[in-house]
Amino acid sequence: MAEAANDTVRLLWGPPARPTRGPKPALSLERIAAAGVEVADAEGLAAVSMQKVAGLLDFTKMSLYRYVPGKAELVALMVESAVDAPPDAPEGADWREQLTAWAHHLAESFARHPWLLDATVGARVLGPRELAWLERVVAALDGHGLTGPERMDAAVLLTGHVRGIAAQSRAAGPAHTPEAELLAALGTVVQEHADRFPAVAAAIAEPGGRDQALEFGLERILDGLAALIERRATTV
Amino acid sequence: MAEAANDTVRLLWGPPARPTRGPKPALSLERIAAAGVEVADAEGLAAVSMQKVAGLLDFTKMSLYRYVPGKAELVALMVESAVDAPPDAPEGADWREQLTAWAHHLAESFARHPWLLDATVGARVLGPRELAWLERVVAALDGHGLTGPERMDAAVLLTGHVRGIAAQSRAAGPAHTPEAELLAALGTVVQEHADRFPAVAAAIAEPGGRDQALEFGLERILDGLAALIERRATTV
DNA sequence: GAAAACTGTGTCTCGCGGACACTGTTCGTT
DNA sequence: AACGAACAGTGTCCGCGAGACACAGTTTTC
Repeated sequence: MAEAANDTVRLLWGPPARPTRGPKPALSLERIAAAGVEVADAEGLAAVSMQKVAGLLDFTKMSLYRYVPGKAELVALMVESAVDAPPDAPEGADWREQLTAWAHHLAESFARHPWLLDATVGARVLGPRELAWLERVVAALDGHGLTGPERMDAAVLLTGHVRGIAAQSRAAGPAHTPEAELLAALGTVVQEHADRFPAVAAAIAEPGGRDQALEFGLERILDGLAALIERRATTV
Repeated sequence: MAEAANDTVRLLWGPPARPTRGPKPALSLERIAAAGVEVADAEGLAAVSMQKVAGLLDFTKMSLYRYVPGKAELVALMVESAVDAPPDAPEGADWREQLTAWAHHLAESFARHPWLLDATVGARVLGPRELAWLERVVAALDGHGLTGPERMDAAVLLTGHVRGIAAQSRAAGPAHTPEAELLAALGTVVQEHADRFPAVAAAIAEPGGRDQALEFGLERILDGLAALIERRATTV
């Protein structure tokens, strides 16, 4: 498993590894990753198999193993390929504006590639792109009196929120999708058992502009961070 | 798929469905779910297969299908079986104390059954236990000037944070586990590329009591909610 | 030119989820 | 008391998945 970690690190971070003797490789990591992304975008991460990805490139399954040690590494490459480079921090923006823009951009990435939610659960090696997103958050919070671990914790907090929102809006999805069915089924269940779950039933029944969830949580988090920053500034 | 949703709802919410004619069932949903949980606790969710669960009960794989329509439903039952009932709200506790206790209890559930993280991604039907956790949050925020959707958003925010923390602490895991290897590999990578990720490198290098991440994010969220509640109280 | 190194392929194994037909058991009906 | 319907558990089968391995063809280096 330590081997697997090293393999992944080499694939994501290593040099292109050029000089070789045999026949020229007909494929490339980029093309393979792109094909995987194509499958995942169209049919979800579960539909990504070596066979399907190879088929899309008009190769056999086993030829992919000349480029990629296994499926886990393929998925890691797909993630790096699908994640956009993080937006540059606007020059004059304060930390709060930077983090707001950051969160919205990240949410857009998840919306464009919903399978990223499934592909980024659990412990894994971060690629350069993913790490760049983390870097932006930590950098935005530099110099405001937070300790290093606190800045990292804040990044985890923000990432977790965007993920949660992405999961929720994927579930809500376009109407008539299987996912929307599930959500509807849940609504029915809650209403049928309103006596056992009065608070949820009441909250659901109450009308109100939806799709504010990202903004709502983000504002709460940023308010909380602002309070901490202010406290640190005055007590130092 | 709508069928599948209904099946799951019936399994999780439906009555025990007793009166029958043929031979007595030798198994029960409870025993099956417990066996699944046992496998998942020991070897992870990926190791849960019909074969293994059935073998643990000294039955054949196919006999499980008499009780459970498919693997997805088995996992849903496992989740409901593994999730504790949410703690009762202490009588005199204000919303902030309630939510703090709630978050810690939920984090303990994730720590006890790390595979819950994998089992609760994506759209799915919530069971009674899971819904009860949601109910506690929404109920704790009742009567503080928040709209229904806002209370739901707050619940999503808190849940997302606890999930994020659980994922992180699972990755940190006990030393010498494969997961810990990955984390170590990431640290190495960051140091090697410190020029491209200076903020992260600095934040990691800086010492500081770890394992405060849950508390840190929770305090920020609750501070943010408190600010909103206060604002609502004064402007009404 | 020959050998070494490499690419892509075909074949094989194993484990998985699930369909289906079958035997055996139990209960409601007559 | 006997019969048939409804149900429980089993064995066999299929398709699909990841991956191991041996092989044939191609390119480079000596």
